[in-house]
Amino acid sequence: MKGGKRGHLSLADAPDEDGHLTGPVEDYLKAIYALGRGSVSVATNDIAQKLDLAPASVSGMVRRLADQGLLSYERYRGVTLTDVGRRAALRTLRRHRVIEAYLSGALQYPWDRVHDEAERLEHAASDELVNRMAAAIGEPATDPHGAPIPSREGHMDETEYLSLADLGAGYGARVVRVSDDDPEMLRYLGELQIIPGSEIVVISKAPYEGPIALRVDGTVLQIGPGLASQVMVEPLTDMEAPAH
Amino acid sequence: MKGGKRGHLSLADAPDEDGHLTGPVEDYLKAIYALGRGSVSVATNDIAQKLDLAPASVSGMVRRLADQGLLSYERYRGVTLTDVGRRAALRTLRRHRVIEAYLSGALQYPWDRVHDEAERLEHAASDELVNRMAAAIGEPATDPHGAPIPSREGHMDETEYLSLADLGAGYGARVVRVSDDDPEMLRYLGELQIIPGSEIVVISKAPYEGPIALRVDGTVLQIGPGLASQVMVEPLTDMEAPAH
DNA sequence: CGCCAAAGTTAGTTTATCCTAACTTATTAT
DNA sequence: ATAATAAGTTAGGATAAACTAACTTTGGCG
Repeated sequence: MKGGKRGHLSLADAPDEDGHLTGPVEDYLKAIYALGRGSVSVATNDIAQKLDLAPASVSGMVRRLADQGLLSYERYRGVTLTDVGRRAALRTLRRHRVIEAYLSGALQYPWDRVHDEAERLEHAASDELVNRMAAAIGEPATDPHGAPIPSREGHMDETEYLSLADLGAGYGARVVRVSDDDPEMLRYLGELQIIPGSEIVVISKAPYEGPIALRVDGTVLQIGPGLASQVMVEPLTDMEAPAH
Repeated sequence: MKGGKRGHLSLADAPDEDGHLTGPVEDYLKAIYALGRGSVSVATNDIAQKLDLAPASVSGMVRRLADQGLLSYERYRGVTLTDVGRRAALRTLRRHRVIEAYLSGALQYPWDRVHDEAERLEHAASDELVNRMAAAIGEPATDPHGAPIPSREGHMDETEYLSLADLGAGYGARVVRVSDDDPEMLRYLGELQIIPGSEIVVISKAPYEGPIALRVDGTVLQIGPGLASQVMVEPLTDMEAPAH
């Protein structure tokens, strides 16, 4: 009785008859989830861009995914995940992020290399393995880049954060999350100590998309607005703002 | 300059131009290696049986593998791995066995479930991951079933052992290795403490393929010759034979 | 309100892997 | 030595996922 009517289903509930989605299918679902936050309609061209595929390939695949009930699709109108598709996407996302957290926490992988490895392992690891990995590192709530890990039941914190580029001069904030798919950028952010948990104060922002001056860990440094927009932060109340 | 003329090549040297073999190709090479100990010629039907495929599928695949230089093939005459193919097979075997050992040693996987998980992960894990796993559990020489792990450089202990079925009554032996692909059998062997490292004495063997009486861990038990043939042992000299 | 660019789709191929059915080669037993 | 059987192959087809090239919708702008 897989994935019955409604109620308490776990992510392990199989989304197709034989309980297995192919790697490419999981990648499509993940991309669609990421682009549409799980509910908004998503343009096929955006999927193609995200997955680095020709748009025509996406048209073909989304038709098949719709036939399998993983998403709903109207020609020329974009695509929306069904409940089943969303659950499958979240399961893959959980696998991906647990694997990242495990590689980092248990095998000393540097944070700029966990993404690519997880991208392959997420399609091969069983739920049991993923759950054991999560247990072994204390059931973390986020991956090494600060992205929230969906629970076994398929819930995920969807809080939206401000980017560092949107923070006004003079404000303090704690880094919550950075985008995870550019290893070079991650190494650079790591050098600057701009990592989840760090406290940051925006000292000044030059006009016309100019450099942003920050204090991180007592050090003053400057970054461009492009990089700053990749860093999600939670503003600090004055009470807990770091001294300056 | 990948895998040049000869000399010190590591298993990481790519066997095809773009450095990646597909999952099915790795499975064929592993099967051919297992059936031919890496050098003997192997019958296509045996490959088909081992991989649970139709014989015709194997004919098609071995032709392609021969074109890629992974094996040499003469129609109706069976198949032999080339040096490149053997190295690729050993790399997959190393991945498989390191992963098994890691799952067992670091994540408390029961030994009857590591095989299936490793069967999928071996195609997705990078060399770096496999090497980190091996390091994390102290570079073990064997997997949880006692199978030797090829070194990073592609060397593997090929010692042949006696099976428990071939051991004469009255002899003592240490279990070296058991076959790894039947979870139910592994659970049973585990219950009986017939695991690598255990010391065993053959008390008696009933004639006509009858049951074999053993002392394991001070307990006397009987097993059939079919099961006994799946257990590889190293006879003990009398000096170190366990008391009886 | 009709036209054009952008977005999206269909048509037709390609590659990898598998299948079944029918055929060929090799081996073995009389 | 040959005929039956076992082993292995070719032929032809299916499916999944990708591509390029050519076509169709959509939606915004003058």
